[in-house]
Amino acid sequence: MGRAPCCDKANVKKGPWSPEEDAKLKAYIEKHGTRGGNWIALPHKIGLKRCGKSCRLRWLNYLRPNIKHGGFSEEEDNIICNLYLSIGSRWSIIAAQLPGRTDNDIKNYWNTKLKKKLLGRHKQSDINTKLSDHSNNNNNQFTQGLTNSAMERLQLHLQLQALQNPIFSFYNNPALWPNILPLQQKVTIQGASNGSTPNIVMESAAAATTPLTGDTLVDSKPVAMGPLVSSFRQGEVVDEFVVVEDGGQMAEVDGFDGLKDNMVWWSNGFDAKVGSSNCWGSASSVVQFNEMFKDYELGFNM
DNA sequence: AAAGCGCCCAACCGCACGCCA
DNA sequence: CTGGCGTGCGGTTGGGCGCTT
Repeated sequence: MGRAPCCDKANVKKGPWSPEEDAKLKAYIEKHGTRGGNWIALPHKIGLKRCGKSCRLRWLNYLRPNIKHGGFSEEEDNIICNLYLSIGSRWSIIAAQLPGRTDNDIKNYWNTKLKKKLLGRHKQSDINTKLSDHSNNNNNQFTQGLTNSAMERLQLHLQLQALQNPIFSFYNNPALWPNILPLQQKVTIQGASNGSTPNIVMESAAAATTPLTGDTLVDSKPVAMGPLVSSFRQGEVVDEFVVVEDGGQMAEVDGFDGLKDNMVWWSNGFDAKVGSSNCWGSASSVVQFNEMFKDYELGFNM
């Protein structure tokens, strides 16, 4: 026996919203607000033949103030790409870092444009072939058992790396492929347990050795790192991520400004400084690959 | 001109989670 | 503790539109 439907599907209107419906919904919410309300009951109150969930979606994605549509900037592209590679398709969290953007908008933008923009630079089949060949030739099972999502993100990492350093890239140099690091940034999630917007902090990896999953704070600096997490809860060390308490301070990196500062490697061409700070092929990163890929797989298969 | 095709994006669907009685 | 309910989220769908043939 399934769950009861949220509304009487036979008596609700579907499809595009009319201006009249928008006006009714907007007027009601502007007068009464959304806090403490009941989305399920709302359409009945204002005489709309719509599902409560549909009303909520319409408000959040189109009617609420300060919504931006289209025209994503280069900087927004960078943020979306980095966060997607770091935390995956957690669109609501990504949207929280982009004022005026909705998760739906970002999701659509990613699926229709941004992903193609990246993967389009090399033929996807070509990358698949190389990954597959490499895996077979080296008796290395790191690509086996990866989910499609994991493969996609792995491909995107290769793309990013190839863009950064086309000559020495892993993509162009299969001999280096076992040394792939999924992401050379630390990602910390702050806040959110009190209902506030979570604050994502990313730092370029600078540790001399690769921290291990589950490492904890040392001298108030988070050292755990890694791109993959299936879920996180405020106040926990989750997978490779450190999640600090509300009000926790990140040394010299605080919120969006820190995030932006560490985006340069994505948009700029390769140079020695960026190359080393992100260490796709640096000596310090060429350690513990097996562990990294175990984590990589684990994160996706959970 | 029109049929076919692919892309885009608004909206829907179903599941998971949290709250509360 | 448990079950019902509302909410939030991510994946998917399908209609509209523009481009190509």
